[in-house]
Amino acid sequence: MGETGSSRWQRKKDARPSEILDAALTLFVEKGYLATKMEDIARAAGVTKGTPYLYFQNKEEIFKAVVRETIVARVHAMSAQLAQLHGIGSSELLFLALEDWWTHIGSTRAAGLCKLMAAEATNFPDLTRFYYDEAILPARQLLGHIIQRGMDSGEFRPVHLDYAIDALTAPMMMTMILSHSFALVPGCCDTLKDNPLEFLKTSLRLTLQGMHQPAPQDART
Amino acid sequence: MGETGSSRWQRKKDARPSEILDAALTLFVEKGYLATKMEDIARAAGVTKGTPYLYFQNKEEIFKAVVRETIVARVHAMSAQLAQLHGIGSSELLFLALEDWWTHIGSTRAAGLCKLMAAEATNFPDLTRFYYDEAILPARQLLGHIIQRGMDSGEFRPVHLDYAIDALTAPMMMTMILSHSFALVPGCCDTLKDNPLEFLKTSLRLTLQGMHQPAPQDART
DNA sequence: CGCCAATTGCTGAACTGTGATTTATTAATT
DNA sequence: AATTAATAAATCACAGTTCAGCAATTGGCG
Repeated sequence: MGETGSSRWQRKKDARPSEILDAALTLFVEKGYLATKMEDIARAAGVTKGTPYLYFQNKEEIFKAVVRETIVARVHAMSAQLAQLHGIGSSELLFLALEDWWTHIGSTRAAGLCKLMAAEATNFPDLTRFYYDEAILPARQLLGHIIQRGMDSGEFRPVHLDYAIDALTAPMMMTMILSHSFALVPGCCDTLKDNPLEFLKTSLRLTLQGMHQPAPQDART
Repeated sequence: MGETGSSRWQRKKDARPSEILDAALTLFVEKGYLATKMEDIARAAGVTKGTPYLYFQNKEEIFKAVVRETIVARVHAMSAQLAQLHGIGSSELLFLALEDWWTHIGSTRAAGLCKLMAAEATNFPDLTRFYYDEAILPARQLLGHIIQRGMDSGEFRPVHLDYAIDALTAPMMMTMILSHSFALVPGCCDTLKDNPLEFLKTSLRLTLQGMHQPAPQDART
């Protein structure tokens, strides 16, 4: 089962796809979509140029598969999980969602994919539409449900759903983007590098203050 | 002085550089650095492939020139301007800075350059270092001065300077990035599209609450 | 068990298109 | 007519994709 030093290569029909996707994920995150070369993916997966084309139609399909395996699958898992929790306040639920997101997306390579999409969205409308439909929309619906639940129960004051989602979402996007761009430059963006999760919790706490029932003087957000 | 329909082209030694830079700015913002082709820049400037090379060494130098003409020049202008204002509270000064920034950067094509840098920083370390030295650092120093001033006068409680700068800066970066990526996809990120400046002012107000002297129970930010 | 032939996963060279840069040539200007 | 801005063709390198051939595996047969 170990590596046979003798043979020049091995046949691994079953393992190849996931190996290729794993290599692709790492490279997409590191270099972006356009700058990632098919041959780099192949080499990182331990195969040669042609092999990825035996398992995927082209570069675009590889990217979609990567997004499905990471972001999309995770959003579905979170939806299923959070749907089961009853008897918990919506604020608490949002904190749980934040921590879950941080564990499975924010602090992982998947976050790099989100940054990639923000970076290259305008150049690849097809991919962007795919990502919007499969990742962004479900994620927003998940958050929307929680917020709606809080408004129905009287825990939250009435707010515009999309605005609230944006407000809750912005710090997360910010963190993902900075940690995969300037934060890689020494000496830049030290707050977020030090303890991103603390930063995110503080932001969430702040935003929730504005959403809770005993409304402050300023009604906006 | 107008367009002569007869001749196939005109000689415009003086006007070319700025025409080329203007075209380059638009294209860099629209497509990003890597995806912008030299020939696209040339055509958009009304010349052919070779012409830009008569005025600039290469693509990288064109990009640097664009950044200098927009971001760098504007940061210097803001520094000079704000240094002259006395007898104004530091909070007010920050609001003025925000509005000035919004007028001259946030709402202009220059914002697209900031998004571009966040998007492609890791692929072009030379450009990133340039941008960091010429744009980010001076901008952070500008903000740092204002905050320090507020702490010295007792208007702000003592805060970690870099943390405070990050906190003030994050919503601006967020706005620039979103408005040049997903916001271009119909139906996405409607908050920021509706009225970004209002969103930014609200964020600033919020952050300043945490910085003002009568400290709240939670000391973080 | 061990050898051989069919199967097929994989390779690597070839094809094709693209894009940054150079340069010989053309023509607007003086 | 001289100057030189600008063109347009050529160069060179790279990267997505294809494909003819090679070799690791497999399964049957002795």
